[in-house]
Amino acid sequence: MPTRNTIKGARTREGILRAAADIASVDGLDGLSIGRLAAELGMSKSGLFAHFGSKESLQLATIEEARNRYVKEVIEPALSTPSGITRLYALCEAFLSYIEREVFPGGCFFASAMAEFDAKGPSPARDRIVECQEQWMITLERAAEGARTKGELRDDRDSQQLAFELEGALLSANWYFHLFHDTTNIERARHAVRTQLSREATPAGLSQIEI
Amino acid sequence: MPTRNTIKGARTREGILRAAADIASVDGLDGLSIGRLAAELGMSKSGLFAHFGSKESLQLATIEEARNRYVKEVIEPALSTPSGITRLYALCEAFLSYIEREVFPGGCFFASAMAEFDAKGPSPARDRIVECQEQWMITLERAAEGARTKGELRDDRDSQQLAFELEGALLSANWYFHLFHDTTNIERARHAVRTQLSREATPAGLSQIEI
DNA sequence: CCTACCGATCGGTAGG
DNA sequence: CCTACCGATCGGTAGG
Repeated sequence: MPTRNTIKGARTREGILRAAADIASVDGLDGLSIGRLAAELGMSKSGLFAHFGSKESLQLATIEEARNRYVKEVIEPALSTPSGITRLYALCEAFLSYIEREVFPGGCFFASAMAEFDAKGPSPARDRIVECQEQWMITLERAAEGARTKGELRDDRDSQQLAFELEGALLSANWYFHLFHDTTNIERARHAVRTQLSREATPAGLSQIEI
Repeated sequence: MPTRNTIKGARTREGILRAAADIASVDGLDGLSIGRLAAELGMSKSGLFAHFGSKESLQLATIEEARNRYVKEVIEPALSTPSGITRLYALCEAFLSYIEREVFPGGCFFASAMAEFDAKGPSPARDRIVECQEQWMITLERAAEGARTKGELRDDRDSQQLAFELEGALLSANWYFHLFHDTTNIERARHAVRTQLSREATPAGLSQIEI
């Protein structure tokens, strides 16, 4: 039974995690310090700490908060479109829109986290980030595979290769948009996605994209 | 006049910076701590500190060390090839080889640094990283432009767009190679570079690549 | 290049 | 959720 106190506690926790995910997208999950996070929220360090019990557990909870935001802002809108090349295109567009709208102030949370933990030793946080990134790549690959089954993408190409190349453009848009403070890079990625998809599309697929 | 002591000092400094660049490629330039670096080299923290005077100056010197390594391992080998599509291809191949050979243990130093400082506020270190990354993109663009002038790349395409798309594949190779511990991602980038170049190449350009 | 420090901040704990 | 702590580590300094 949720009492008034547990409800209030859950709300506080949500607020903490929203701020934590925002900070981590800029300064990294290791750069996220409990003291600074508490100060930003106007609460005591140990009061905040009590919600999680360890920094590692705070990091893991922050990853889940970021994942929920990513699912809501990128995956769900795209998965509401019909499967096929339309959906593959929608996934790419949803990602670029999510970068443009600055859903996280530091750019894509998972791009930042991936880069940060890329070469580091194994840890629960790293494992979870690898899982999330793998799932996103699988989402792109499945969308490509769906388009191929529907005859909208040519049969002589590889879905994993296509997903890799699309993801390259999306990630570059994320990095260069923030590094150079220049939205041109998002347009370059849009252009890359469109030419890549139209090159691999069948005539049936092409008619789906160019409405 | 270099005395025995200044020579020895310079050598120590070089050793410090080599270790610093290696560590920073894994843990980031902010994750690089003076104490840990000193411990790794078996010297005192303040002895090491005396070489630089501040952490910021150590970070800037580390960036220059990394840049020298990058120029030696990626740029110079590629710029020794004849200008044109051959050189553009050589730049991409040199980058992928540099990732494969693990010139930095944490993957491309500048990819890591770019990701780390991407959304952070302005600082001398960030400025220098932006400059280096911009120079690399210009190197790719110039090579593409050179190939176009020589009639090896089609005239109806954009060199900046091509550089952006090639760089997307190269960066993805860097991230996914380390994140998933899987060399397949380097092969995917190789494949992407080759198909991209052959698609934009003229017949004259094509004969240069497929020797 | 060293020893011996400094104040600030880190993650985490005791006790309420 | 708080105050009041803990040992460890941070960047940096004094003095040699």
